Amino acid sequence: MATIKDIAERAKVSVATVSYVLNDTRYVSPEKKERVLRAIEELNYVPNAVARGLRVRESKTICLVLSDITNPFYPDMARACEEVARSQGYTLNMINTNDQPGAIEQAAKQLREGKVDGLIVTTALEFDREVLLKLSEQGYPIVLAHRKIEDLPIDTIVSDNEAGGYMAAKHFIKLGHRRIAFVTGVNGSSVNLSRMAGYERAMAEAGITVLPEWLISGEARYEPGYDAAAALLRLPKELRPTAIINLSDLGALSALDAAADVQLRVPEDLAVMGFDDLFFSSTRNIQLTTIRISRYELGRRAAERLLERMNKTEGLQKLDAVLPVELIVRRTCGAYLQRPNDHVMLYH
Amino acid sequence: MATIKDIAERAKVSVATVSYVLNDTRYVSPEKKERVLRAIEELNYVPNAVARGLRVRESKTICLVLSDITNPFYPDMARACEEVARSQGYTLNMINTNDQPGAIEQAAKQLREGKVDGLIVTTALEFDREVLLKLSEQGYPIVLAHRKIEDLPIDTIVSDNEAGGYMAAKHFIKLGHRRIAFVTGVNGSSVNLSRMAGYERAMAEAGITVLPEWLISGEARYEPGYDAAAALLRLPKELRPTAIINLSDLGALSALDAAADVQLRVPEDLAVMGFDDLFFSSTRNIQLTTIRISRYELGRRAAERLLERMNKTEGLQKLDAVLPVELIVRRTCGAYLQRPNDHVMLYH
DNA sequence: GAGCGGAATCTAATCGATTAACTATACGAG
DNA sequence: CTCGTATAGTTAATCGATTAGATTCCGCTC
Repeated sequence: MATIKDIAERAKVSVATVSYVLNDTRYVSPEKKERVLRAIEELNYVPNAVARGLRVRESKTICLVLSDITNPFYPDMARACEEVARSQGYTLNMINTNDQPGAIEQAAKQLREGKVDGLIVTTALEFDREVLLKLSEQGYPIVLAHRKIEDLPIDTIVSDNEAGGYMAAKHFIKLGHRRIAFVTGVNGSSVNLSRMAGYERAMAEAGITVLPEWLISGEARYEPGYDAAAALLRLPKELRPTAIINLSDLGALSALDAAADVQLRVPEDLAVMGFDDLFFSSTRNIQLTTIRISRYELGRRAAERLLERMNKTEGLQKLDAVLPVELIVRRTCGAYLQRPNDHVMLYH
Repeated sequence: MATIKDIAERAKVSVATVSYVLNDTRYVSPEKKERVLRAIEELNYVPNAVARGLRVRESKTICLVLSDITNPFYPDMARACEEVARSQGYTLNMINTNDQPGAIEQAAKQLREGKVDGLIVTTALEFDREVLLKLSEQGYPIVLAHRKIEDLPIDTIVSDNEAGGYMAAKHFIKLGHRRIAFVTGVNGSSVNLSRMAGYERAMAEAGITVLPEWLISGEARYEPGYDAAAALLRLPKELRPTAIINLSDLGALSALDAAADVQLRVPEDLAVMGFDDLFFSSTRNIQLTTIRISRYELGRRAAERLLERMNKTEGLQKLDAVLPVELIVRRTCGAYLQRPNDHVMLYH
């Protein structure tokens, strides 16, 4: 592999001149510039990013921390981050944490080692607080996306999950339901807490007491979601929910299956709603009513903010962005049984 | 940030000694070792990976090249690659190419810049041949996964797509279908060609002439798949397929929707089969018959092979692995109409 | 023609690690 | 007592870029 020295020799100039041509940082006479460019061409030279990175102390890489790329929630975010990164000359790398305590250390290490210049963290949980705080105090650029942690001086971009939870429950209440269950997701995640809070607010407003049996964990995944729904449907008739809200479309999908498996019709016997509007939710055989959130937008804004912060350190206030969510009415909530005409209801 | 020099000073040893302790590359007396370790502890020192990378010329990073992480085919592969990489001290980065000509250059650049040590390419198309060949001749470690390119001296891991195509068509033929359509995917991809070849072999064996109308492009995505299926269903009754095989479950899903939209029942009026066994295919509302391929395994083996090649350059033959595929019989092929009892049929 | 200023280019230090080669010391054999 | 050798540690070159500061060169003025 040719190095800058080889180019300098071949072009009969100093390495400094080559560097100036490469980066366009000083005037170089046309003749020498020409010679340098030809040498680069002839030797097929590509500057070594590692050497450059050592000198200027940046890796031109950012890291996306997510819990599991096989959860269909994340690919859109990952996609957005990668596109933004690439468009600005950065590369993206990825860590799956599975929401394990301590996994954030992996990312912290990459930061401290100089392998990456900044972090987009979508997995923030309370136990990550200390690490994130310390990193941010040390000046490492970090953006939290999707999940937030309160009272941390770190830029944050989330969806309006509280509103989502509220809209979900409110919608069912309007349709006449009173026994509405909420299948929760990852314990302690702000997404979970906010959506639940919204649900509880709507229930309280309607004067409905939420039974503890109706709050049940589904981990935002298929199998646990199935078990949660199955458990709800085994409740004695007078407690059994007539509507289930699942924190994730993935879980809601499993609720549909659980219902089918005990010969309940959706939406006649059981109404179901999910969150996120994953791609399968709109297909004819599913038609899941859901709270849509803008995953791509979440990723895009997070990545853009991160790069912004990396390139001008001073003069930026802490960002606290909240993206709107949208209720998408489809088959599984049974709204069509009453009013067949409104497909999309925008509460926000 | 503390450097190795700071540690050396504080521990009153030379930087070399610190390095030997760090890497355990030479005997260091217990007293000095102790002092070094304490200094590391006290200063919270983390060795700079970029400096190390420059010196030993490796980045401890590999790059996964895929066409689009939002296509549910890829996350499992990505996941597998990341896990294998992480378990061996590597990080993974990701490029989405959208199957654009020239996108492979992005990856090649990262290799030549020294940002990554090796490539897992899942997007190989004929137009990438030259670049890949040159890179591999220059000694860069590369593994092709999922898609292959013929006659390239590069390790390759694919599924048995020909067998998959054959099994798919054969299954329908056995069920009595004769007008069987095949909705193709990305033009020129080996996956596409092999699956199609298998289909054609089965058709030929059964003495059925494949009409050109039955071969139609769906790009392995939802919307184009829908259009393709819709077009097939608009064919005059005597040409119209009674069964559709789609190169991807994503496309097959859209075929179900297209059928529903023209009031055709699946599987009674139209049988449908997909490929890949994506996660939604097994849910009660879908129950898509499909050819399962091991995406995680594909990613895992590719990553393991890549790392193997990176760590011992000599003595490795070219690898040409073919992973078996499996026919998963569910609702949409209509097999249950005839024989309700066998869920999984293993042809391979 | 000495002196000055500015433009173009070069020299060399630097980033933070690794590692080959060297030095100092101790010990044992002859 | 000398010599050889093994051991523990150090010095300094190196990886391939960037960049501050020095140098060279040229034209212009007085």
